[in-house]
Formats: sequence, C-alpha cells, structure tokens
Amino acid sequence: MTSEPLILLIEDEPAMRRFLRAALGAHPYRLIEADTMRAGLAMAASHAPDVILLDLGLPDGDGIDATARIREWSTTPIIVISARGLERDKVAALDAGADDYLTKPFSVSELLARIRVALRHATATGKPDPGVVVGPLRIDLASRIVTVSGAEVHLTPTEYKLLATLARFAGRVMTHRQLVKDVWGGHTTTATQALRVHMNQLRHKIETNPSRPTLITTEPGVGYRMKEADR
Amino acid sequence: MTSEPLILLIEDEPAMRRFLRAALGAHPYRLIEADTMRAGLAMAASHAPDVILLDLGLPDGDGIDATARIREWSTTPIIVISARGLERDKVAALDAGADDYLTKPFSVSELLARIRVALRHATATGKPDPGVVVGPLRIDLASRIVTVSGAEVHLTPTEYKLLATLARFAGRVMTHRQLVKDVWGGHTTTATQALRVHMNQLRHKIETNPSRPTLITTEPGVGYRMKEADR
DNA sequence: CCAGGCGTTAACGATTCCCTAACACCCCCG
DNA sequence: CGGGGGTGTTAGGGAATCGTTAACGCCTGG
Repeated sequence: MTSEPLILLIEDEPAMRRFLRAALGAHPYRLIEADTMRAGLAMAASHAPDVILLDLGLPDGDGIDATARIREWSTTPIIVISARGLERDKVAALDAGADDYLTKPFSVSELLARIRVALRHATATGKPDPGVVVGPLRIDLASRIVTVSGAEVHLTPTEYKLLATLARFAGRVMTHRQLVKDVWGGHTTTATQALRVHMNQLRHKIETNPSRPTLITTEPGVGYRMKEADR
Repeated sequence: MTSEPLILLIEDEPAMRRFLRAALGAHPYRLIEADTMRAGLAMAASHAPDVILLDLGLPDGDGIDATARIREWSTTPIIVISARGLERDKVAALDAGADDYLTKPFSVSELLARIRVALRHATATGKPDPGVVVGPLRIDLASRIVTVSGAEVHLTPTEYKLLATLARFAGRVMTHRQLVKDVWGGHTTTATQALRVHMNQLRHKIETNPSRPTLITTEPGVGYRMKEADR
C-alpha cells in the first residue's frame, strides 16, 4: 500500500457498482471491480488488494464460501455487503473470516469509515514487507529504505523517486520522457541532462561497479531499464 | 490471553449489564465491568483486557473521547455499543479508533461473532503494547513516561505526541504532512516550521548528542524516521 | 496581577540538494 | 580517419530545506 489503497469490489448489480464507484472516486482509493465470484477470487489473488468489498448475493457462488476460500491464503480485510440482514448470515460470514458486515441500504460515510478501520488493521497487522529485491538491492517501499547487500544507503528525494519508478516498471524499458514525467511531474521542461546526472549518482550508490551497471542498464537512444525483481 | 479471553464491559445501565453478563457467561470469557468512563479507563489500563465493549451513552464522559484516550497507548480492540444510530456518531467513533460499532438493540449472536472477529485480530496483531525500547530510550505508552538511560525526562504534550507518533511507525519514514496531521490534527497549515522547533527540543531531551541524532534521523526533503525498536 | 510553562512565529546561519555547464568518452557512419 | 549524436562524469553556483535561537502571546495556577 505504498500508493493509494487498492479496493476490490465484488458486486454484480451495475447500479450498486456505479454508486460505489462514485462514492469511492472522491477519495484517494484505487478501485477494481469484479461482477462474479470467480472473477473476484481471481482478482483478489492477482491484484493483492488492500480491502475487499464483497456482496453476498452473487449469482455464481456463495459469498460465505468465497470468504473462507480467500481466508485460506490471505488475511486481506473483507467487508461484506449484503441485502440480507439475517443474523444467521452475519454470524456465518464473520465466522468464515469476514472482518465486517454491512446491511443494505447503508450510508456511504459509514462504509468509508469502516474501510478506514480495515486499512488501519492492515497496516497494524503489517507483515514485514520485503519490498522489491533485485540481487543485492532491496527496496522497501513502505518505509522508504533502500539497502545494498544489507547496508542502508541514503537516497535524495529525486534519486529515490527515480529508483522507485524504475522498480515499478522493472523489466520494461522506460523512455527518458516517461522517466522525466514520472519523477518531476508533468513539466517536461527540465532537460534530460539532469536525468543523466541523477542516474549517475544513483548508480554510484546502488551498483557494485558503477561503470558496469547491472541493476539499471541503459538502452541507447531509448531510455533505461531495471532488472526484473527476484522471486 | 493465556487463559480465557478477558472482556471489559463499560456500561452504566444495570439491565444491560445483567443482559450481557448472562449472554457472555455461557461462553468461555472472563468478564469485568465498569459503570463509569473513569473506572473503565482505569480498568483498561490495569487489567489489560483483550476486548473492550464500550457504551457511548455514559453519564460521566464522552465515549468518542474515551476511545481516543485509550488509543493513545493501547491497541486493544474496542467495540462500541450505542443506542444512537446516527451515522455521525458511527463515523466519529470509528475514526477515533473504535474497531466496530453496534446499534442497540442488537442480537446476541451477532455481538458474539463480532467479539470473535476482534479476538481474531488481537491474536493476529500480537501486541507489544506497552514499552517501546530503542537504545537508551524507553517509552511507556500506558503511563506516558519516557526515560533515557533510566532517568525520566519531562516532555510537553506536543513533544510526547510527536515522539509517540514516530514510535508507532518506528523504522518507517514519516513525512512532514503525516506528522503534522497526526500531532496537530487535520489542518495542514504552515505548521511545518513548528514541527522543526519541537523536533529540536525533543532531540535535546532524548538524544545523547542532539547535533548528531541517532534515535530520530531526518530524511531531507521527506520527513523524519525513528530507529527500529530493540528486540 | 504575576509567574511560569507551553506553543508559535520570525530570523539567520548551516546544510543539503538540484540544476547547469563543461568536458571526456564511446559507437556508428560518412 | 574524422566528425557527431548520445551518454557518463565531475564540479560549482544557487535555491530549497533544516537547525537553532530568541522573542512574543496564550493560558493556567497561584
């Protein structure tokens, strides 16, 4: 959750999806949606959301069962949203591993507050995020700490932003233009010369042999590319 | 929580207390009760319960405030029980640090399920609640006492809040914005200067060499970071 | 009313950071 | 063989940020 928290909405009714999209859109959340249980489970695994909003009344599967399935491998907070207010459903969902249960209709501000609670839990429970690891380089996005073979290195703000954006698209070539836009933000006024200077300083800090870079290689005439993360 | 989970009930109505005592008595929980906010806060500190059930409508104090006060030094799950179903109250309580909110009247089985959720969180979080220790620095969140190599140091309210906030996210970089928001609350005015002054005073009180800080280091252009706790 | 603690603001060195400029080095192509 | 575009490298001036001190206003408890 280094950038905006990612919320997965599993809901089949288009009206409710539009409603929640509008409600969440005004806040610093990224939202992804699934309209079936199958797709929802797949997205929970592939996108690793920070919170899951799960509608119980999906046509292609039981929500209680889905909760239990997710809990087999993930501790991501699950907030169940249901039209059914029966306490039997509530108890079953909560005992299956859900963290909260909201009955339709609900107020948007309450949902947002309960999402904040779930996010609070997620950061508190916080698994020690190993971050991105490439050879001797380790980038901890959450704590903004970069280490090279165990030793912590100090990066200036631009150096860190540069490294972070390269890491975000590791394995892919980033053109100078893309890098300048992502690091400096919009203004393409600054010459690409500054980019070279910062890249040089960054390499001296993270590469074992700065004159023969292995972590960040340069693609002549195109841009730079960071090595794929280990696994 | 070596034996049965300990539940603290803060509630003034005798009828409700009897009701919950009966409901919880049939389950493997130990129950302690307080009928005022004052007594509740004291028991929360002295008995270290695993879950706190808090009635908002107590005569001798605001439940929202009590929640915030407990959250200053404890992460014990708090389930708020209230006759007021206004969403304004819900949002305020949840944002103050409550983990759940039940509106009277509620079903016993739902309360029990939500208690199970809270206990699940508590065990997952694990809790090194009181006593953060970093080198010669010792912070006792519960009693709000800070000592450096055995000697107690007096911190002003803002200095303490600043230190507590940094300690809560020890090891991670806290941006100026985050610190200002957590210490002052909400308004992101031009208080970044005040932050520097308080940080200076705080360092003179806890650092052995204030000009070469080791406990709280500054990340230029980003914020501050407290050293990871010992272990 | 006064005294003291506290928070805030302002001012001014001190430090860090970033951009620009200048130059050295390729590699490719004419 | 000699340019020329693109890249790596280094150094210095200027701007932004940070640390530090002093002074002012506020509030509380004598």
